[in-house]
Amino acid sequence: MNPTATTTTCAECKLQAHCLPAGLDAGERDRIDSLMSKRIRVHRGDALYNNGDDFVSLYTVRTGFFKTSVSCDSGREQVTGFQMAGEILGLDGIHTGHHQSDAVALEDAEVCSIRFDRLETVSREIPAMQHHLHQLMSREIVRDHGMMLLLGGMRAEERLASFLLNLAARLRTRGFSACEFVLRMTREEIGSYLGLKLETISRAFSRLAALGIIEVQQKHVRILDIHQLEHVEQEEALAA
Amino acid sequence: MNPTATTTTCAECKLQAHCLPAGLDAGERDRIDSLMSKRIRVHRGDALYNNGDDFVSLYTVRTGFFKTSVSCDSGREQVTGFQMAGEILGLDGIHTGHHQSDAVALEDAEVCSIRFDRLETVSREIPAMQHHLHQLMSREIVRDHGMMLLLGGMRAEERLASFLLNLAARLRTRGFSACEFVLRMTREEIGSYLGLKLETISRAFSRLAALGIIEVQQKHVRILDIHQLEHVEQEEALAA
DNA sequence: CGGCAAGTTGATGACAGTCAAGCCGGGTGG
DNA sequence: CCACCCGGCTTGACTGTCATCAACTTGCCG
Repeated sequence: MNPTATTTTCAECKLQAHCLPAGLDAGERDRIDSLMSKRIRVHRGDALYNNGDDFVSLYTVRTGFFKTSVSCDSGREQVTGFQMAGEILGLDGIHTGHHQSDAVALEDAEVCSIRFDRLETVSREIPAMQHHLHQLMSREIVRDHGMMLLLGGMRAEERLASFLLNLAARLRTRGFSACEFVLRMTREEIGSYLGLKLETISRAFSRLAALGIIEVQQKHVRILDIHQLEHVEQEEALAA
Repeated sequence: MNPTATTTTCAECKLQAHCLPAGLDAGERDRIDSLMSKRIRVHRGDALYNNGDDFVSLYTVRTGFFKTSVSCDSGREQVTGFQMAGEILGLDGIHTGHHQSDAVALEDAEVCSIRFDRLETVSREIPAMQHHLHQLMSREIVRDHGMMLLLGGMRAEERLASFLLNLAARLRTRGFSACEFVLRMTREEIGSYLGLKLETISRAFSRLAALGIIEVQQKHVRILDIHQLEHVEQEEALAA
């Protein structure tokens, strides 16, 4: 069905440049291939792993779309990220040897699993691989700090604007249209991610649409004026 | 002045158990000692590094207290963490080779600097060291996800309560009193960290004090009822 | 075609932000 | 040694943004 799903090695995979092997030479890449223990299919709505599961492998998304979330004892759930093709899942499990979050497929998906103990072994042999792994983990930390900035102070429309811009940028690097796309998640999931309620997300969409910055029809979004979207704070002042 | 400031090796350092060498055997620890290029003094209010600086080393706090923060173009600043003895600074620099945040001393401090390229070299030789580094980075990711949960949905008093509990726990593992301590940061810095304004922090302190859960006198805090502090959500319902 | 999940929109209210005034405490200089 | 000053903190009154509750619409899938 999906052609990329039939390739079996990183060397043949179109996602190479955005995935774990990014920046490695051919020989090094072949070593990674040797790590890929297996490919796993996850159906829409199913979990790749859950909080508390033993941590064995990292996963790279091959096709499909995931959300990761943490929850506290009082039942509140916080979506911590959305992952698309080429992105890594499972880094939170390294700390204690148990996953500290849930990873759920938002559409039928396929991931490559990489045993972490073997990845460490290969990292010891290939400095580029080692450094690359460290960069990946550091990137996740930097990304999380950006989310803290967003959650700590931004208003609803700013949050949504930066969410859309982030999504657009990630789609663009994968060769998809950056200004027109289909959301894979519900308003409630976006709200959980951005620290808002679903009604507020809905209203923020409507408002950005009314300002002529985007067009929204349910899950279909088109960015009409990316420059204005990047300056939503000012636009808000302008509208007042 | 400070006795720990005169020791020169990890083996002699009292912080061993809470610092980078935690969990390593004596031989491995000696390898870490070989990494410690130098010790750096940072005066209260001075930066250990700033956003954009070249990333060369990680730092472990020896004495003193730091805050790290990121800021966006519109000038808003978000404190991303407070670091005390034994904790690591600088992980955000690995990704791009440039620090992505500021690290400022909240009181006169001393840190050990560890050249990251050398740490990677040693990691390749000592699997335990390698895994330990990965655990450290993963812990930072897990911590950040916890902050996202806090920033995403908690009310002011819950945020302050979990901040105080976290501080208490970290002080306890270092042998300090967990129920009585002096805050090293201002209300404004706490507010930035917790996504609130300083007035709200002040009110939250007053309210927790009025409920008999804590005692506050400026920067001096005493936890009177740690169990109640852990259940502030319920207490709030109770008070209504 | 029916049923249900997801999304929109409106009315109202709560919580934290803003603005403002005053207090406390520590350090400095007369 | 005291008075002053200034940063940090507290408290009050009012406002604004987002949450909540509720009614209704849309669109999808069996």
